[in-house]
Amino acid sequence: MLQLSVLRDQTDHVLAGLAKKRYATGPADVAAILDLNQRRRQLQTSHDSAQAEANELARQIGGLMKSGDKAGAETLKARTAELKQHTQSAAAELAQVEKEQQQLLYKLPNLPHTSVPEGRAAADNEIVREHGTKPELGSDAVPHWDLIKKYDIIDFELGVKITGAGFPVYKGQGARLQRALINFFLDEARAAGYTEMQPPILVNEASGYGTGQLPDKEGQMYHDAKDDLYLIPTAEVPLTNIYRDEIIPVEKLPVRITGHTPCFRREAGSWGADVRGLNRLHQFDKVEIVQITEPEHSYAALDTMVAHIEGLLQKLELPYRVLRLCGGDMGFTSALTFDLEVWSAAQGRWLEVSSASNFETYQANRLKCRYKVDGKTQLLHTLNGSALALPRIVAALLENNQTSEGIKLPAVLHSYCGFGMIIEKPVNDVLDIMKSKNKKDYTKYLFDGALHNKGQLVNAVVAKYVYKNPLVSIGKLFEIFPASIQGSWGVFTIKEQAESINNGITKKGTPAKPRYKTKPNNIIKVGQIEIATSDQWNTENISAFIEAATKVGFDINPDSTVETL
RNA sequence: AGAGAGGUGGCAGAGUGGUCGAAUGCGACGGUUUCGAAAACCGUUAUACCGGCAACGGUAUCGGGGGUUCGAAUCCCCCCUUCUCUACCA
Repeated sequence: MLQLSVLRDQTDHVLAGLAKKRYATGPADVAAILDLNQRRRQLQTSHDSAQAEANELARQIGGLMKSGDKAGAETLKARTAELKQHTQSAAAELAQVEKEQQQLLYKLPNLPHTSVPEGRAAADNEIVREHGTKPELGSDAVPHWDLIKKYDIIDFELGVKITGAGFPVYKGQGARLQRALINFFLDEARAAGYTEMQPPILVNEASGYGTGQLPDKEGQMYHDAKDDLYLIPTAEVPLTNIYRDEIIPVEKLPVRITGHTPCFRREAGSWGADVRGLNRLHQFDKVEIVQITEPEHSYAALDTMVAHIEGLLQKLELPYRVLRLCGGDMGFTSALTFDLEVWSAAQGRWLEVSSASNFETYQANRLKCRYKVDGKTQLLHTLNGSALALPRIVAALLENNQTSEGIKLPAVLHSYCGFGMIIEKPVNDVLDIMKSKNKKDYTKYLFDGALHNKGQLVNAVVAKYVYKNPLVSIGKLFEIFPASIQGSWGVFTIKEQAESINNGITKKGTPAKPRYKTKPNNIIKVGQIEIATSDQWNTENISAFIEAATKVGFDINPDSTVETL
């Protein structure tokens, strides 16, 4: 909300700013507000002086009552009644005028910063810089809405069943990628000095007004009428409202906070080709960074926020560009906004993944978020930025990194995900096969193909995903496989176990079935561990296993050497 | 969800119809004193709006809203919220 003092003292500046923002009814609205304001002040002056007189009379009446002069008191009461009538009508009119003034003030958008370019729409935005090279994809490259089906990681149909369109279900590696990104973003924000918060995702009406979603953009939020609460469209709302009605001690500035929340947007209408797949959703996840600073530091803070977001995109190895939004394309409450867009190679278009804005005092004025300087209370500046919104990041990661073997994730995510590549065969399927009685299926699956690639992949996947061992050495792989599975597979087993089986007794003490017996001479040493294998395994294909696992992004212990004993 | 008790200035805590924006204590800030500090003493110590160049004056605010009254922190009604017990639940 613009400050009345600014409207009064810098009317021309305000009108110019509103024009730049393409706010059509600026002159009329401002004139109306100033009129109302003048009327309001008259009314208050009149009301206050009447009230002052009434207060004084009340005091006198009190004195007269005490001294027992009832008649005197009654005389004064007559005047009091007149005054009361006057103050009441003045107060009623004052409330009405105030309300009208307030409604008009709420309608006015923030004024743009001087650096904001003129323009009407997205095409007029200024491209500040571009970073990274767009990947060259093969002719068989497909957009993410096909990839998520191929790898079975995000399911829109399931979401429709449970909720409705725009509420996808993230599955398996898809769900884990989401969780990994959230953790990565939060860790990076913390490292950059932001304190992590977990705010509510339902907010009350006052919070909606505080950050400017209400009263104008009511339709964009989901509303629970029963409790009069709104589902947040962004963490900006609860995070910034933490500081509503606060006078922040200057030594606590700047405030830097971050939080991950789901975000909900009704986004009525506008469904089409540009909003397929993950491009626009009703529910999505986002990590937000918020700063509250002294006015003189806010633009420097905005720069650090943009730099922080760029750092994330660089670590994710995504090509991006930074836009300075033009007056007509900016948000209602913003004074300066940088959008960050990521190149989504298969769609061949830029996707907005972040928006970082300085709201100057616009939100602070609504929030009554202030600090004291030289004994005077002053409005602070609020800023926020997405760091980052997940769905379009996921879309770009999927599209840009697609290969015939799977989707190669950037190195920074490997430890967060627990895997380096999204592959076609879901882990759970492998597990199901392993657990099933149908060992033929598994064996077939495992040893299909010339170099046993699929089976090798499966083993690596099982070790990495199922047993959650991030540093998988081939020796470790054998160590961490439960004996029951090893035995059932008839694939490999640790030497001593093989020996006990060959002696006719399993480790559990139950008699071993003869068909699982391993030839005692088929012992291979991997690293420090001696492994008894079945016939299918030898130094050659275990080495191939290591190679394959490495290829799909596992950190294989380089010390793993394979030798036959 | 039911029953009971609360919500007062930065904090603690008085105040149950009349100069109460609010005692007192603590904290914080300024000063006196001191070589310096401590102690002691003196003073200051909310927010918003209106009028005024300013000094200053006025109005409102004791969880929020409404009511009674010449006058409300104090009485009445509604709502929010905290605590205790019961019920239920992750």
